[in-house]
Amino acid sequence: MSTVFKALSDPTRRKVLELLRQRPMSAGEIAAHFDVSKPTMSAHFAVLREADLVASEKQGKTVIYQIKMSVLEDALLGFASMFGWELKEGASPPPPPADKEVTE
Amino acid sequence: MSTVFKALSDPTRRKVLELLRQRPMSAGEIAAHFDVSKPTMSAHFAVLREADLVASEKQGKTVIYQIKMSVLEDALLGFASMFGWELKEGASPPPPPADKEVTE
DNA sequence: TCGACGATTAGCTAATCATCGAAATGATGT
DNA sequence: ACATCATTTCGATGATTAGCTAATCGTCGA
Repeated sequence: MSTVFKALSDPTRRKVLELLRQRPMSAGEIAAHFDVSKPTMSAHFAVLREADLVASEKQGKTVIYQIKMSVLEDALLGFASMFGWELKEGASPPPPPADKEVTE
Repeated sequence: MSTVFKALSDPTRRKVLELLRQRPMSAGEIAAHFDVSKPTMSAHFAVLREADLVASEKQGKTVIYQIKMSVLEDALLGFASMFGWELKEGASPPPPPADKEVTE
């Protein structure tokens, strides 16, 4: 749980997850959305992998990342339930996220 | 939002919030639940204050901390809504939390 | 005023983090 | 075999973090 929140404490990583909500993407495709070096992105991926928030699969020379929604949901739910909240499926289907800024 | 998740990424701080869910408490009363020095606890409080997750009020020589549920809720909700989730009032009223371990 | 008490600040160490450029790895195509 | 491309690993740097002890601040009661 700590590792999940730690992963979520960085705006770049939150936006990576937001991107992966649309569909699985290669490391390079994700990296193209950010203005940091590839090693830095790779490190962010490692943190997300460590938190088990993403799965990675090597396909030829690219690596495809995929979000693990259930892990994210369980962590959020596990914490929210401590405070008497439940996590409900939202009324609106997740809007196709246009390229957006992340809240600092 | 980053500051909130950062604050939540530490088990001690999560447990502090869990304690404060019962009722407002003094710094010392909270600290009594943990096996770290008071200065360390004070630093944790500072992080929680920085994230605006708690309010502090000086009463005589003690400082009373109070959780700011709405801030916690807004942060959680704000993030969850990116993934098509809503935060619902739980069916079960927050159980009087016995002294419990925090998930690492 | 003095001493005790609750809490924070100061000052330090060790560990972790985000970031980079350069180099290594691994797969593909010529 | 070789060049190329995608990604990760290595090594370094500066910033931040959690933790401690010792010192300080503010308040209360004797």
